[in-house]
Parts: sequence; C-alpha cells; structure tokens
Amino acid sequence: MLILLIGKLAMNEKEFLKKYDIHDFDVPLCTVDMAIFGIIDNELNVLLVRRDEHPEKDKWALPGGFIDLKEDKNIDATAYRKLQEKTGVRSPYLEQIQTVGSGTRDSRGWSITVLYFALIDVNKVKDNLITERSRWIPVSKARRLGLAFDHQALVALANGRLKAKTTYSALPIELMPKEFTLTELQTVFETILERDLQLKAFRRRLLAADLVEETGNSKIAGKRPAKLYRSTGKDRNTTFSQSLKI
Amino acid sequence: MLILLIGKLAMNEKEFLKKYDIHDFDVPLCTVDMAIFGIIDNELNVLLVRRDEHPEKDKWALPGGFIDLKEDKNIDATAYRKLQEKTGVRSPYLEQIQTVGSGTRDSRGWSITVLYFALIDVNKVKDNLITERSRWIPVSKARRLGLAFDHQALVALANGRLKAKTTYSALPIELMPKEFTLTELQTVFETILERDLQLKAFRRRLLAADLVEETGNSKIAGKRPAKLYRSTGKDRNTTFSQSLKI
DNA sequence: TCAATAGTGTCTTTCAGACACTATGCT
DNA sequence: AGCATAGTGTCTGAAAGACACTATTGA
Repeated sequence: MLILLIGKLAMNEKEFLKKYDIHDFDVPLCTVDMAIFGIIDNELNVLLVRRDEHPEKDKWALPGGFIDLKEDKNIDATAYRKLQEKTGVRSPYLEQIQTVGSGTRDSRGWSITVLYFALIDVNKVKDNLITERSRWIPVSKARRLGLAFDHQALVALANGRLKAKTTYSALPIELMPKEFTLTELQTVFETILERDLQLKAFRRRLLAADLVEETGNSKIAGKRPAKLYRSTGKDRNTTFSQSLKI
Repeated sequence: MLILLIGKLAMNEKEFLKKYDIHDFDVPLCTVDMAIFGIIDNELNVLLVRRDEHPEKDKWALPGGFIDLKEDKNIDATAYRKLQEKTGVRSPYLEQIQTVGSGTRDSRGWSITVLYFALIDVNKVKDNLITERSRWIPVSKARRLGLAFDHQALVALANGRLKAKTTYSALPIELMPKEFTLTELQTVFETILERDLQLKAFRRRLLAADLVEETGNSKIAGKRPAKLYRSTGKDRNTTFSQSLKI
C-alpha cells in the first residue's frame, strides 16, 4: 500500500483517480440503523426486527443495513429507503442522530453505523409489514430483550434525543394520527418525558405557537366530548425559546 | 456476491465470520473531518490545511483523514488523534456534529465523512504546527477561498451548530484563555451570534449559573481595570432553560 | 344529580431585555 | 476634570408553573 501511494505522487488528478481502488485500503464496515418510534396504547414503542443472518442471528435489532452505492444518492436516501421497506410510510419525520463506530461493536470487524430516528403514526404502517420477525416493542421492554450488537445503547441514544427535543419543540405531534385531542397529545408528551405536565401550560404553549388547530370535530370517550385538533405542520421547525423543566 | 451470500446461509456464526471479507463488498470511502475553531483578534477562525495530495490537491480543506483501524478504538479516538496532530492540544472541547455522505461529494467515489467540531484556545496550539499549509483563517474569509470537496458546507454546518449552542449554553468559554474579562467573553459571544448582546443580561446569566469565577486579578486595557475570570468548568454541561433571541 | 373528563382564569415565579445610572483609573 | 471603559440598579415583558375554578356529557 505504501508503494502504491508513492507511485501516485507524481500523477495528475485524472491519473490518480484511474488507479484509485478503495479495495486497496482497510475500511470500516458502514451501515445505517433506524430507531423508528410510534405510540401504541399510550406507550412509546420502537420497531425491531429479528436478524435472520449472522452475526447475532435471531437476536432483535434495529432495522438497518448497508448503503446501496448504486441506488442511494446520499445517506438520508438510505435511511428513507430502509424506512420505506420496513413501514411503507411516505413522509415521516426523519432525523440523523449520531454516528457510532468502534473496532469492537461488530464481530465482523471495525464498523460504523449512522443512527437515524423516525417518528410515525403507527396506523400508517402497512399491516403486512408487522410480522413475527418485525414488531413494535415498548421501549421499556426492549431493554430486557438483549438486543444485537450495541443496539441497546443506540435505542437509548435515540430515546434520549427524542426526550430532549420534546422539552423544546413539539416534535411528538409527528407521532399522532391525523386528528387527535389535546389530552391525547399531552399523554404522549408525558410518556416521552416520563413526567406529568401542567394541563393549562401545555395547551397555552401549543395554541400560542399555532402548532395545532381545531378540526371542528370532537371525540367522545364516555364523558364530555373533547375537541379534535390537527397539526398545522409547523411542529418540525418550531423551537420554543423556553424549554420545559426536566 | 449473491453466490457468496447464499453459500453462507447454512453456516454457524464462526464459519460465517471466517469467510467474511469486507473487500467482497462495495463500501463507501469513510473519513473524519474536523472544524477546529479559535478566536483571533475578536474574529472566529477555523483551522484549514492545504491538501497536498489528489484529489483537490492544493485546495484549502478541513483537517481530517481516514480511521486507523489498528490504532483507533472508536470514531471519537480518530477525531482526538487528528486534533492532536494538527494542534497538539490535550483536552479540547470536541463534539460530533453530523455525518454527510453522497455519491458525488468526492471524485474517488461514494464517500461519507463524520464531521466534528472542536473549540480551542488558540494560544495552546503549538507554534510549529501553524505553517504555510496549515493556517487559521477567519470563517468569513473561508467562504471566498473555494474549499475542497463540500467543505464549504461543512464549515457552515459546524458554524451553525456553534451559533445555535451559543444561544442556550456557555460553550464559547472553551475558546478563551485561562483568564479573561467578561467584556472579552461577551465580544466572543457577539462574534459568534453576529449581533450585540445586552451587557447586564449577559453577566447576570453567566454569574447566576456559576459558570465563571473571579481570579482576583485584573487587566488594564488603558481605562478602568477589568476583573479577570476563569471558567468553573461547568460550561460544557450547562444548558439555560431560556435561550437568547436570534 | 353526580361522576368523570374537558377546558378556563388568574396569580406567581423566573429570567431575558432595556436603559439609565455609578465606579475607576489614566491622561 | 474629563474621558473611556467597567460594572450596577431596577423596571418591563414574555412565558412557564401552580392551582382553583367552570363546562359538558352520560349514567
């Protein structure tokens, strides 16, 4: 390899690229992993798949895979593709979280993974994609499952980011169905933050920022009907100047 | 490659790993790039190097390079190593920003880079490391230099993150020398935020959060001597509940 | 009419913004 | 004394926290 490099010193760029072959170098394994969150029965769930190949065969893991150098224009495209394959959802909230890499996290060798998280309305997921080997699992239970590789830590990372963002944005709206009551939304916030919120302060914050609007419909859950709201679509960008206490 | 995969289906994990060779696969090029920031004459500077190899030879670029699969335990280690090579600084503030990857950003092929940013006191940088091909350049001027690859965008990304963090934390303290006046610190904040700050509000915020403490010394810049402060070391963790207006 | 859930009024607290004011040392 | 820079006092305003209160429905 050293000889290769020395040989390249005198070349111009075109000649250099002609001789360049990435397979001459030791490179890390490179994957994209997805933490896809959804709310089921007021609980935060993450979509996990059972690995059907070595290594860590049959263990639960975050969905993910390799970058397709032919098809994917950039890394976000890889993430969108994976998400599409696993859920069929068209335009989810998707955000890159962090890249984790080390010589020990994967038995195949030095590997890095680019971790993304996605927030989706579970109702939008195609039914046939939820199977014995591809399931929603409550984040609290995922801990006890002994996930593949360092995916335990990746779930914690993603969950931490979601929690942090929930203190200063309205991102959890992305987890809701088209129409929802503010009580339902507050419960989702409370689930993520793992603490109760003041009802008045919560509504005031969302309404003042114009993040939700009434649909005109209401929902009866036995007692007084609750007004139904829809997202105004501003939730992906809004950050409140003051964040909720932790 | 398909045949390889099929052949592996029946194996156990040990056999699988024995036959596994990453060079069988198409993998992206993978690098780590550093946006190292420092303050010189009240201006935000970034450390740039002139590339002395193809591709993009002789263009200015962010310092960076490949992961050393033998030496680096994890990606952070790669970043620390690069930083040490370029500055000699021992324990800088270092944080991963984002990973950028696409098929077009590097002429050698599909490539990803893990971008970090570091904040350092420029006085701590070893003199002999600042040369004709490794220089501090004001962020405002870096724009006009036509950086290599997509490094223009990477600098903007790093700068944006620094600016955002400066509205809700006291991170810029990491750019200061051991002792500094609050006026100097405020000027650094103003440089990063590209706007003036209220003197009273600035001091109140920092002092109330116990982020700086008096050293007992003072500094005469011609007129009334200004008290010198030092960091209490809390600046890396503190986030204010209320962020500064943009 | 009462239980249960939905939703409002309003006082308090916290902290940033604004700006007039005082303090100190050099010339 | 005057000036330039360092630093304080204090009022205002915005938004979160707390909590008592009212509203709407079904049984």
